Amino acid sequence: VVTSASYEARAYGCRSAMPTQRARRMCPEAIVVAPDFAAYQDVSRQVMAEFRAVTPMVEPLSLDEAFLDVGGAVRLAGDALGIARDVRARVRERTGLVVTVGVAGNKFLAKLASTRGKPDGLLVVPPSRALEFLHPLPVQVLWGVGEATLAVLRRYGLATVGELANAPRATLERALGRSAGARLHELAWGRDERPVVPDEPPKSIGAEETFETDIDDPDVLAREVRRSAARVGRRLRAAGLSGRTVTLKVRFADFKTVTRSRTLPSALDGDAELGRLGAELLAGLGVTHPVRLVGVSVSGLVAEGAPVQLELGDAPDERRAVDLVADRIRDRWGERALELASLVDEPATAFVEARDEPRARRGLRNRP
DNA sequence: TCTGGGGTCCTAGGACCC
DNA sequence: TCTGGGGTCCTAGGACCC
Repeated sequence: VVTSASYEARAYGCRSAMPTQRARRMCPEAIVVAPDFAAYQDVSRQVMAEFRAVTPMVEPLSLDEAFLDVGGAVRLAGDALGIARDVRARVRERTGLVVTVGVAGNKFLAKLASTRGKPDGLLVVPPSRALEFLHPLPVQVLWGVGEATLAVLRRYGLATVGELANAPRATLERALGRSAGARLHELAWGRDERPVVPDEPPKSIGAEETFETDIDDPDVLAREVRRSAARVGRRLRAAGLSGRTVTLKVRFADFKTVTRSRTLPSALDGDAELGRLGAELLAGLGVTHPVRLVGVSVSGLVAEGAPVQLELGDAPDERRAVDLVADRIRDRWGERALELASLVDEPATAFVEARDEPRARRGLRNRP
């Protein structure tokens, strides 16, 4: 699917999240480029560093967006408008990238201002003019209004933020649920009390994969689950985290998606353990239809150094030592430097290099 | 038209505890 | 034999965001 579309392509109707085939039909001259997330991550780190040079109160929202609370910086750095100009100049100078800044009295309005200021812009929405800015806009601009909520609001005849603001709160809460209804009503009046929180630890880490062709072989599926689990384990250890809840996600050919999870008494981060749990959850599903996607995610995260509940009779963890060595090898030589034979498509070929050392090869059997 | 991969937050029911 | 009111934790699903 399309991850992002240039403004030229958007003129033809191409949008992010759209199937690439469809985008190509809309704009046959489009140049389609495969994404390079590692590169984006590199640049993202540089941009975030420039933000942090302005204020430590930086809350990244995604790879390319962050909230900056400059309330404490104005005395030193001047007013918000000046800081915003400074941020734009800094990022442009250091990375060559153009950023859009929205300046407002809270997160919601600042984000909205930055959206309306794109591309390459700077939009200030002073508190005194917030409602004048906000109320004529369509309800879709509200944070949390997607396809489903939009359909509900349409049934109530609410098309603009102003109309929503003037609807009875009780009606909204009945239509959308207590929490969502109340929140939307607040946002419609430009009210948003959420603080900017820097350094929030992640709440879950997951990896999933959509197959090129659907899979119904249970052994192959189990292998793919273990492969996802190993990716998650690698990222958990890199972040110094482990988690108590393992969730398996399975999407069938008809796009129906189910999840199964298990919470353990103690947190884990080992490839093999995560993989075994994922495979058990998969077995419990008793999959009989072709599967389009599997994924493994770990939540209930705790930082390294947190107390660990040892199980009775726990032996020194050899598996963990193997994971850590594998991590070091991949850190140094790249992610593809080392692969578990049991996760390779054609395990027989994995041992071609080891053929000259039959004894060593025998020693490796059934060991990680 | 045919739907990626990474996440967060919310809801609702049930088990369980005091 | 039928039963309160408060709470936490777990599970599954869904909406939403970039």
